[in-house]
Amino acid sequence: MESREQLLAVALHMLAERGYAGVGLRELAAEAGVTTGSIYHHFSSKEDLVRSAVDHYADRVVEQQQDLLASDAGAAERLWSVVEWLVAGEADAGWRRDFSLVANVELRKLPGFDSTYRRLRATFFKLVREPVRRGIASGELRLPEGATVEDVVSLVIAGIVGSLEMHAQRALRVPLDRQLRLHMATILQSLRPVPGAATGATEERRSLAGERTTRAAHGAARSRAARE
Amino acid sequence: MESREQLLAVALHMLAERGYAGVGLRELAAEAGVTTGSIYHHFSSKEDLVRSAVDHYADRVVEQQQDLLASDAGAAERLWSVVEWLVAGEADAGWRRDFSLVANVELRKLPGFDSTYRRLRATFFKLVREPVRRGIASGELRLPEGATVEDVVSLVIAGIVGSLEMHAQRALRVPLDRQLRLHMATILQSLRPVPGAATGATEERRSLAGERTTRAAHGAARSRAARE
Amino acid sequence: MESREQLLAVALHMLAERGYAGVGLRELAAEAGVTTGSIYHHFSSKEDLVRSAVDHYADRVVEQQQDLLASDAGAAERLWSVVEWLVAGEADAGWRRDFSLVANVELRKLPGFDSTYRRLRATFFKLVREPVRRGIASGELRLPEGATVEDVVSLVIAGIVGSLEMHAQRALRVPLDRQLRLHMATILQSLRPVPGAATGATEERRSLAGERTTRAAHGAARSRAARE
Amino acid sequence: MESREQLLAVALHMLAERGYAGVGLRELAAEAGVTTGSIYHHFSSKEDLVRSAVDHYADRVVEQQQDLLASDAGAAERLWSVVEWLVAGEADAGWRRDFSLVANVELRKLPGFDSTYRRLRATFFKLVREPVRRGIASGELRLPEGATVEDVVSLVIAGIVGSLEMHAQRALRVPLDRQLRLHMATILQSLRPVPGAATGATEERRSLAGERTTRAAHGAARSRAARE
DNA sequence: GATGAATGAGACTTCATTCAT
DNA sequence: TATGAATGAAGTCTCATTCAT
Repeated sequence: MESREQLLAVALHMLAERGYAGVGLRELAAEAGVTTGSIYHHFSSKEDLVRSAVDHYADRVVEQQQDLLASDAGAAERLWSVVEWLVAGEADAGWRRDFSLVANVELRKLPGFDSTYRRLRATFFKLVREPVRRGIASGELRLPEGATVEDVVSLVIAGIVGSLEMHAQRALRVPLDRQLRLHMATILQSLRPVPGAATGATEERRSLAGERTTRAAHGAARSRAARE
Repeated sequence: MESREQLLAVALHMLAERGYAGVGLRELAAEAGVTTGSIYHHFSSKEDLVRSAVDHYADRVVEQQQDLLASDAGAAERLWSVVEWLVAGEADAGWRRDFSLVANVELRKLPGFDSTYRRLRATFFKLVREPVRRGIASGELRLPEGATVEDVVSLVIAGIVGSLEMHAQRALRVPLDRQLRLHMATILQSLRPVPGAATGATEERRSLAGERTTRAAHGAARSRAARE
Repeated sequence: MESREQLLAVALHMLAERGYAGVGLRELAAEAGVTTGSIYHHFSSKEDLVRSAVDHYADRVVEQQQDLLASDAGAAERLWSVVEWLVAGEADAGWRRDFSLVANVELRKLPGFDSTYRRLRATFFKLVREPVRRGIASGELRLPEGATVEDVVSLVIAGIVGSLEMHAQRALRVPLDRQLRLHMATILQSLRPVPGAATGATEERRSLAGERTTRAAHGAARSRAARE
Repeated sequence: MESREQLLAVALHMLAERGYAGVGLRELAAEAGVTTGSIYHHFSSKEDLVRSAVDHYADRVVEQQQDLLASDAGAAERLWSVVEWLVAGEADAGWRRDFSLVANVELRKLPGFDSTYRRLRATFFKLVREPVRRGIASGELRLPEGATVEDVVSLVIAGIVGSLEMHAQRALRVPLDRQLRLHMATILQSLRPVPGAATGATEERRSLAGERTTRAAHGAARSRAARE
C-alpha cells in the first residue's frame, strides 16, 4: 500500500487515541510500516502530517455530506438520511469513528486548523438546517412554540455529537443506531404539525429564557446549592 | 493560597486545554507560582498530580450530584434541577467547564482512571435515571412507544454531553442555557402522559431497530451512497 | 569549575577548530564535563551558547584593547604596545588563539553576529588608527607619498591578521613574535620622518592606482597571463 | 555544462560560504541543477566531492603560479607580478575568491588534505622566496638589518593573506588593489639598497628578538598590562 | 547515466525526575 | 519545605548514502 496513505491513516488513529502531543513519530512510522525518516519525504513536519491527515479525511466527510445535501426528498426523509449516514459510518471499524473524535475534540487545540474546523461544522450544520428550514416553509414541519430554526438545529446536532462521542468512549449504554434513531424520532415528533389545538401545553412548559416567576423560591434554592 | 491547591487547579486547566501529553511540569509549576522541584513534595509523579487533580474535582462534582439525588421532588422537577445545576456550573468561569472537557475527553485516555471515570458516569446516569424511573412508576411520566427507561436516559445525557462540549468548543450557535432548557423541554414533552389516543403516530415513526420494510429501495440506495 | 565557564571555553575552542556546523553538542558537553541536556540550563540553544561564548571572549578582548587605547604614550610606542599585547596573547595556550580564528573566520558566517563583529573590528582599527593619526599630527610620523592614514592602518592590520591566522594554522615559518615585530618595524620605518630629501623614491615606486604607463607592454603580458 | 564541473563549482562556493559541515548535499545538488543521487555517479562520497573540488581548483592555481615562477624578469618585477596576479584573480567574481577562503580557512580542518594544503603553500612561498633570494644574490635587493630571507617572505605572505581574507570578509576599508600595491611598495622600499650609510636607524629600531634593554621598565609595565 | 523515495544514524531540544543545598 | 541545576531518555528533524526503477 502507499506509504503516504498508511501514514495518514495511522496519524488519524493515533491522534484520536492520544491527542496531538501524545503522537510519537517513531511509533507512528513503525505502525505505518515505514522508518521515521521517511515521514519527511511525504510531509514537512509532524504538524504537516497531522494537518494533512485531518484535511484528507475531512474532505471525504464533506464530500459525503455534499451528496446528502443534494437530495430533493422531503424534510423528514432527509433528516433520516443523516441518521442513516451516521450509523453506516460508525458501524464500520474504519476511520469514521476516529475522525469524529478528532473533529470534535482535538481539532480545536491545534493551531491553524480553524478553517478545516469551520468548514466541517458549517457543512454539518447546513445538512441539518436545510431540511428543517424547507420543511417549515413547506408546512411539512412546524416549530415548537418559542423555538427558532437554529434552536432546533442545535438540538439535533448536540444530540448527535454527544451520542457519537459517548459511543466512541464506549459510554453509551444503548446501541448507537437505536440511540440516534430515537433521538431523531423524538425531535421529529416535536416538529410534527398538529391540525387541532396546537400544543396547548404552554402553561406547563418552562420559558426557555430561564426566568421562572412562579417558582422563584425553588429556583433560588437550587441555584444556591448548585453554585458550589 | 496553598501550593497544593494551586497545582491542582492549574493541572486541571492545562489538562483541559492541552491533554495529558501536552501538560509540561515546568510550565505548570511556573503558572502555579511554585518551582519545578516543589511539585514532588506534594505529588509523587506527573501522573499522581493529574490523577489527584481529576479526583479532587470529581469529588466536588459527585458531592453536588449527591445533593441533587437526595431531592424528594417530582420527576420533572428533578430533571429541571439537573439543567439548572449544569447551567449554573457552566456559567461561572471556574473549574466546571475545564472539568467537563477533562471528564468527557481526556479521562478515557489516561491509564488507571477507570474507576474515577465510572464513578462520575454512574452518578450522572443515576441523576437522570432515578427521576425518570420514579416518574414512570408514579404515572407522572410515560415512556414513548418502543422506548425503555435506558433509552430515555441516554437521550437526555447525550444531549447534555453534546451541548456542553459544543459550548466548551464555542461551536454552539445558541446560548447554552437556552439550548439545555429546550432540550429538556423537548424530552419532557415526549414523556408527557396523554389521556386520549396515546400518540397515534406509530405508523409514521420509524422502528428503532432500523429495518424499514416500506422503503427498502430508498434505504438501500442511501446505504450504498453513504458507505462511501 | 563552573559548568557555564567550561561550556563557553569548550565552545570557543570547538568553534575555532570545526566551525559552527561542525560543533556537536554531545561532544561539546562531554568535553566540558557535563551532560548534553545540561547545556540547556545555561543556554537556550546551540546558537545562544555559541553567541555567548563569542561575546564573552570578545568582551575580554575589547577590555584589553580599551586599556591600550587609554595610553598617552607616543605614537610609535603605542603601536609597539599593540604588538606586545598580541604576542603576549598568542604566546599562552589559552583562548586568545582560538578567539583570533573565530573572530577572523567564523564570525562572518553566523547570523546575528554583525554587531559583535563590528565592535571588534572597530575597536581594533581604532587601536591602530589613533596612534597613527596623532603621530602624524604631532610630526612624530610622516605618511608615505600617496598614502592616507587609512591606507597605513589597513596595512598594519592586514599584516597582523595574516600573521595571526598563519600562526594559528601553523603555516608561519618564523616565530610569531619575530614576524610581528619585523612587520611593525618595517611599517614604522616607512613612516619615519626624513629631514632631508623627503623620500625621493617617487620615480621608482609604482602608482597605487595600478595604471602604469611606462611598462604597458609588460603589464599587458602579465595581465594576460594572470587572467587565467 | 557538464554536471561534474557544475558540482565542483558549487561545492567550492558552498565550502567557502559555510564550511565542510555546513555543506548539504541535497542543496548542493539542487544548486548545481542535478538530483541528489546523481552526485554518486561522479563522486564516491561527500568527502570525495569536496576533495575533488579543492584539488581541481588548486591545480589551476598552482598552474598559474608555475607560469609566474618561470619568469626570468628582475626580482622587483617578479614580485609585482604576483601582486598583479592576485589583483586580477580577486577582481573577477569567479572561483578565485572562494578558493582563497577555502585554502586559507577550511582546508586545515579537513582530514586528508595535508598534501594539497602543503603543495599550495609551498608553491606560494616559492613564488615569493625565489625573487627575493635571487634579488639579494644579484644585489638588486638588500635585506634589512637583522632580517633573513624567510623573514621577508613571511612578511610578504602574511600581508597578502591578511589582505585577501579581510577583502573576502568585506572588512578591508580600502580597495584591495590599492592595499596590495601599497603593501608591496612598502616591502620593496625596505629592501631597497642604499649606497650610503646603510639605514643608520639601528639604534632606534627594536630588536626582533623582543629583548629591549633600553626600555625595560616600559616593557615590563606593558607586559603586565597586556597579560590581562 | 539519472532519479528520488527510503534508510537509519545522529543532530538539536525537551521532558519528567532527582538531589545537594 | 523549597530550590533549581543536573540527568538521560525520548522527542522531532536532517543527513549522507543506497537502490529499484
